[in-house]
Amino acid sequence: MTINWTEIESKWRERWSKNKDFETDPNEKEKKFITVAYPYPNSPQHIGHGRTYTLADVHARFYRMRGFNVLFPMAFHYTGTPILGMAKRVESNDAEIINNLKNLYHVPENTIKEFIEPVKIADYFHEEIKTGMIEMGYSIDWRREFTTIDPVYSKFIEWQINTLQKKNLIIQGSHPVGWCPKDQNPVSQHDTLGDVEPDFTEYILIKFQFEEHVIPTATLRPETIFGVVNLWVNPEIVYKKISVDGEKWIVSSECAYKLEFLDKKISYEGEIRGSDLIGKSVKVPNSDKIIMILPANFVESETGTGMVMSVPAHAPFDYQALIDLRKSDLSYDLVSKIKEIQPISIIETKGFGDNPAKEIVERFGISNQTDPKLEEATKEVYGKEFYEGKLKENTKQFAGIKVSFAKDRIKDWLIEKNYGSILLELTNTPVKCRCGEECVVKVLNNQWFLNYKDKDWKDKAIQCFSLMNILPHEIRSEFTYVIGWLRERACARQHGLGTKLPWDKNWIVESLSDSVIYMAYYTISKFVNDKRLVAENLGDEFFDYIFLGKGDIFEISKLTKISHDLINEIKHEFEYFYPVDSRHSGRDLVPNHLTFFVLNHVAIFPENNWPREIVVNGSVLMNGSKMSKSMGNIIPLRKAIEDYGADPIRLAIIISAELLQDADFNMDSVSGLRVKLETLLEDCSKSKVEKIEYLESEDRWIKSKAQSLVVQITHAIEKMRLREALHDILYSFDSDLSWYLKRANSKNRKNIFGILHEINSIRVAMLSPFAPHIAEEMWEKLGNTKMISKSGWPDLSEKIDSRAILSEELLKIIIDDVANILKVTKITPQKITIYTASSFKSKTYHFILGKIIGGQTNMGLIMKDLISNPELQAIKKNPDFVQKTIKDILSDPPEIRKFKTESKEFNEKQFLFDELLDIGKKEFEVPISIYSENDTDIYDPKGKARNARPFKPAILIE
RNA sequence: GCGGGAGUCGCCCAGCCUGGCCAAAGGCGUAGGGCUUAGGACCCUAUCUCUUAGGAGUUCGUGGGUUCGAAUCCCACCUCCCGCACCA
Repeated sequence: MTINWTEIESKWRERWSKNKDFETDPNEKEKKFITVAYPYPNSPQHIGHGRTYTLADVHARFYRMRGFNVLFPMAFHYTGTPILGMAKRVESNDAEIINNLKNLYHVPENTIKEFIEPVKIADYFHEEIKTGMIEMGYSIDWRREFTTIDPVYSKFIEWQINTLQKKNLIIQGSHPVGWCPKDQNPVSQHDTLGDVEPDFTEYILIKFQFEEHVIPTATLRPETIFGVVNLWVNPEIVYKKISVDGEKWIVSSECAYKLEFLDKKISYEGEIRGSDLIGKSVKVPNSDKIIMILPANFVESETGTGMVMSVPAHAPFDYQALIDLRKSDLSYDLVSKIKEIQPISIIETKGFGDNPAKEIVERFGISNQTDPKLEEATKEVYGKEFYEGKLKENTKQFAGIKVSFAKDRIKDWLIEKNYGSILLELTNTPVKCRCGEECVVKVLNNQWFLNYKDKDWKDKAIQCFSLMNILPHEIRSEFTYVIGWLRERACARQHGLGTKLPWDKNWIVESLSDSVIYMAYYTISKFVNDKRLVAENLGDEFFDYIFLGKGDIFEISKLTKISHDLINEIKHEFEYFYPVDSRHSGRDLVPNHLTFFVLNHVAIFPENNWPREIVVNGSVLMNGSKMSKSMGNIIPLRKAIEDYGADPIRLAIIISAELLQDADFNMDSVSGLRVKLETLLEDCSKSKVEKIEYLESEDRWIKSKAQSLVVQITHAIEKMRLREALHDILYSFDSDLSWYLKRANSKNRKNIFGILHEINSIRVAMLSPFAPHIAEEMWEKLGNTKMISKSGWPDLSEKIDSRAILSEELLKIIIDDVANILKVTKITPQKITIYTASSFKSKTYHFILGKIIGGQTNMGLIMKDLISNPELQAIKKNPDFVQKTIKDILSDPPEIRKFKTESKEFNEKQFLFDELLDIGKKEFEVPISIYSENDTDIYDPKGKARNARPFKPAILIE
């Protein structure tokens, strides 16, 4: 059967929308508030974006069916810089972005022209994404939609920021950023050519005194100041004499330029050639030691200060350069002085002697300072010394400290004594701004921060996490860790869309700070959208009253010119839906958004409104590899829906991986699932309501099986183990049904449609949150008039018929065993005889079962107990039976053991007599006879009967 | 380095939390059969080794340990992946 997916899906979407099925208002029912991180509309959504939303939608639909009043809203995050960057690129007619917009995103050309205005970009993709969400069948209450630049939202953010400010959680300070000197703007990944993130590192400058000048050398290893024996300059470089905050320094011109951005006062006062410095002496800080300046060509003017201190005991470059110099053509006088220079060893490391640099240079077979292997040698020495090394006695107050700890202490000491300073430098140079200018590191000294390092704040967040449900639980420790290392975080920036800082209009609230408590805003956006609430007159008092219950309603009504009734209605809306019951997001947001979400909630809201749950999912791979523009493997969601239908895509996304795992998406599985759904739809069309008078064994069995699946699937969804749940719905039902049909067919039954209808109804109901459109269609085919998405979840309380489960298991075992014997022996059967165990064995079996359930599994002890029971002691003649029975029982799952205890009176022979003959005949096409092993008329030519055990009859095949 | 995750029968990937339905689900691939004019799709069967009686042996990164019993719990080690900030 081929079906028209587009038609079916739009049919049901229209009905949902017409009936306003997902528009949720407060009522008398228990609520669930489920939210997902809203999208940033700078591109159409692809399959990868669909994952988080689909998971959340299934979650929402599940709880709706279970009788909760579920609010599942959506909004759009306009705030942020990437869109700004895009607009700039469109304006400058950047070929790459125009091409992407046109050919990858299929934006009409006239629209692209408008994209020089950032809001137009956001507006366009906003609609695009929203349409995709509707097409995916997400059960969203669209009445609450908003964007983060809406005027009322800005008022809300001002309230948030003011509230944090009042609690002294916002501080001002200096902060380094990547910076474009031409645009006078911070740069991030979106602002650079090639989309590189500016990456910088902190060098420690150590100040050596040279006449009236300071020569600063840059290092990552400040501890080596105790082992310095000379300085290196590059004789080719012309150095600058500059004044830095009143001090006279000599540095390379590149360094001087970098210093200009580091919050220092710089003026230029002259030049000096590197060659002129050679042979000159400088004084080592905190010491009377005088050392020489020597030439080395590995010194680069663009790195650090263009001056390097030499620590030949621990730095392979320095060691090698000294060796090279001894053989050089410098003056005899100088060379002889150089020969006197001895490395000073300051770090003790297991596996290294007194001069690690020498050892490693020799081991690597390095012959001069231009050898590229020196890089690797340096890395190895540094790595080992940093993590395993300890400082020696000659490091004075730092002696005995591990290098990894000493580094920061020495840095602080150097700066405090003015022996040192800090230089920030890009490590992945050159980083070019989109305007073409080369970027630098700039220290901003009036930046606003959220003070996430505040101990009390952290403690509160930790407490909130401990009360929260975190799914999957593996991710919990990651949150704990993030809270641990979190420090101040910049919460404002100088350009982009967004809300201005209330007290400093030069700054805009940063996009990771204006998106942390907006879930509360969903409870009022409804009133904004129906025009009952406007930005005018809204101030902090209003939000204080609605969200925190602070203030006086008369006062607020007067200030805002809003009626008491409306204020109370809005307040009730918030109080009904808050707190957030479940927050869904991708795992990339764990170290930032999700953690900030908790931090901001605990800072602003009282404990009863703290979030209850976080659900984190992994990303989506396309055919095993990451989706990326350059790979060309991005599939736009709407295109995929058009080609395959929304439901198959939803299922493929869910079934391809457990929550936290990266989901490997491929179109083959989509088509496979589509066929599966089509088959199921066909089955539903065939089954009909039919009353059945008498339930046969297999009827009771399939009903019990279905019932236990309902329980299993429900629990799986509660834990968001959707893959597992979906798998059971699609496949476990199938294997049970195929056994059922086999049984029914062997009896030539014609009255199974009622049972099939019942089973399919349960199955379709549980499928509905996953594949909502086709499930409605199936539900209709099953003869229902109400919609499944509004109907109930299958009943969990129904009983499981343990006897039916056991007896069908017995049948399966016998058929398996016979097939097994036939396979091994390769005989063609003429006649099959089955022998069930004696009642004596059955009694013994239940005795042993009781022992095992009581925890006794030791064969010897069980045997002893058996022998001490006069009724059962005869079993000692058959220890083999006891042994095998113990093994049988141990290999049963606990549930089956329980069932077996419950059905002591189960008459195997009678059951097999009633049920095995038909199906056995059908399977093996020979007559089957059944005896109990102590029947007097037994036919047992090969003496097989004595091997019979309960639930494991003996078999004779001839 | 710090923190997290993972290593399973040709491949992908379940199972591990809660030890015993586990020689280990499902998908792909492969082989045989059915259907079909053919291809595709679909359906059935097989797919660690041995086995003329339902069994046995060896497997879940490596090496130990706990237990009557370990893919599952504990310890150590090896390998791979991800995050480490002002960016949504």
